[in-house]
Amino acid sequence: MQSKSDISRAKILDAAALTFRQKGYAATTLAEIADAAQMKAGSLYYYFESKEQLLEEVLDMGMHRVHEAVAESQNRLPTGTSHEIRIKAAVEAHLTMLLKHGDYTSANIRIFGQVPEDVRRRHLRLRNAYAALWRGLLIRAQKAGTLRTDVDLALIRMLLMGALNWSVEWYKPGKKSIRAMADHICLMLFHGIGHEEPVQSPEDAAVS
Amino acid sequence: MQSKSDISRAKILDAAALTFRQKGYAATTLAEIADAAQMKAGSLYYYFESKEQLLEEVLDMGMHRVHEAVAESQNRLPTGTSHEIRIKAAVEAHLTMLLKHGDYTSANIRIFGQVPEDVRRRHLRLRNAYAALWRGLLIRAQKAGTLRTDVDLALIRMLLMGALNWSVEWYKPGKKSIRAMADHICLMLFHGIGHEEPVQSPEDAAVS
DNA sequence: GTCTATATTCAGATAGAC
DNA sequence: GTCTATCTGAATATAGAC
Repeated sequence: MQSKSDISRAKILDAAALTFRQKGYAATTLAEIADAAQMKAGSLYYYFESKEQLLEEVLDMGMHRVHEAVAESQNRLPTGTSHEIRIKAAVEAHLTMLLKHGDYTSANIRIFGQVPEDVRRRHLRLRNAYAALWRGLLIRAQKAGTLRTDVDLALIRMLLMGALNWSVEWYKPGKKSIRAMADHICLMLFHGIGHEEPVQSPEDAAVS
Repeated sequence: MQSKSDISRAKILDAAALTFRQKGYAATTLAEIADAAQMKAGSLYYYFESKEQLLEEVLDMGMHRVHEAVAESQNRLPTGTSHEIRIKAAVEAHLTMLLKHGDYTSANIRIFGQVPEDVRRRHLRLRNAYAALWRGLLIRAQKAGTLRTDVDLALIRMLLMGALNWSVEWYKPGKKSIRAMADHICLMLFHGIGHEEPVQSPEDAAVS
């Protein structure tokens, strides 16, 4: 059961995430956030001590949500699921949070690089935890023989995150489904898009 | 021959690119830019009408430089060079401009998403021209049979740009050479990092 | 050309009415 | 809880000295 207070607080956070994502942190004014939340600027201080605290909460929620979504995508899969399927599920969960449900996550991705130093430092804990989730996913796949042993997994992880995260800069909903994007990314990741060698189909790989 | 005026102007632009890249556009003050250029804030107005005009010039130079570097990387290659080698050269040129010589280009990449609407609109011309360069590169490779015909090249291009551009967020010089990064990216792009099928070595592919 | 000084505008934050 | 009114500091931009 949500009190009026909880509802207003949530509306402010939603408005802040939306506006931060669109205009960046520094360029966003409290009046704009208040506008989007159908309030006046002064009223925000009933809920938040400062603009910076509002920022911190948006950042943390964005990272928390994508972390949870990806973890959940793994827990849904039966034990014994192939690593290729697991990674594809993680990719799809990350993209979905970023592009579909995710003003918080996309705000986090877009503005993190330009946030005050102390805020960034405090937020790193959550970022590192999320990175560890992916690191584990890739290492397990490599150990199981799904991934080549001669690749730098840390680099691959950063490249993959880049390919995914950059989509906030260009993705327009409706043009391409998120599922199709995830498929394409995993095709490239696992098999490459060069056509020299005949490529084993994903189905065959999954049951092998 | 550079007049004193030219030198000061260049110093201001350098300082602006550096500071915009580090802190973002809105969060950067003219006093900080002036500081980095060893001047006082008021003096900037001898050279630039406004902060926004300074921004536009930094953005344009950043895009111009990376465009030129990638075009040049292609012109250096003899006709008949394989498309795999061509694309790798383009990747390396893009990364080099972004990570090594490129406060202007990296500033462009980092802040473009959070720049005032009118500035963004005016800048799109240059962005589109650069995108066309890559589009051509990939389409020619596909037509020549170097790339699979069943992939969405527009999507691949965005994923690739994402993997490259995101490196401004994490790359620390000295840890990994840019050449090695380009190699790894092209390995993933062309052959994938799954290890089901034996992968043809890049050398073989180049002369085939 | 660059400085200092300052006008002006505006955003973050606070106080108190309702 | 939310508003209006206001304080305060800071940042863009200008003016004029040197």
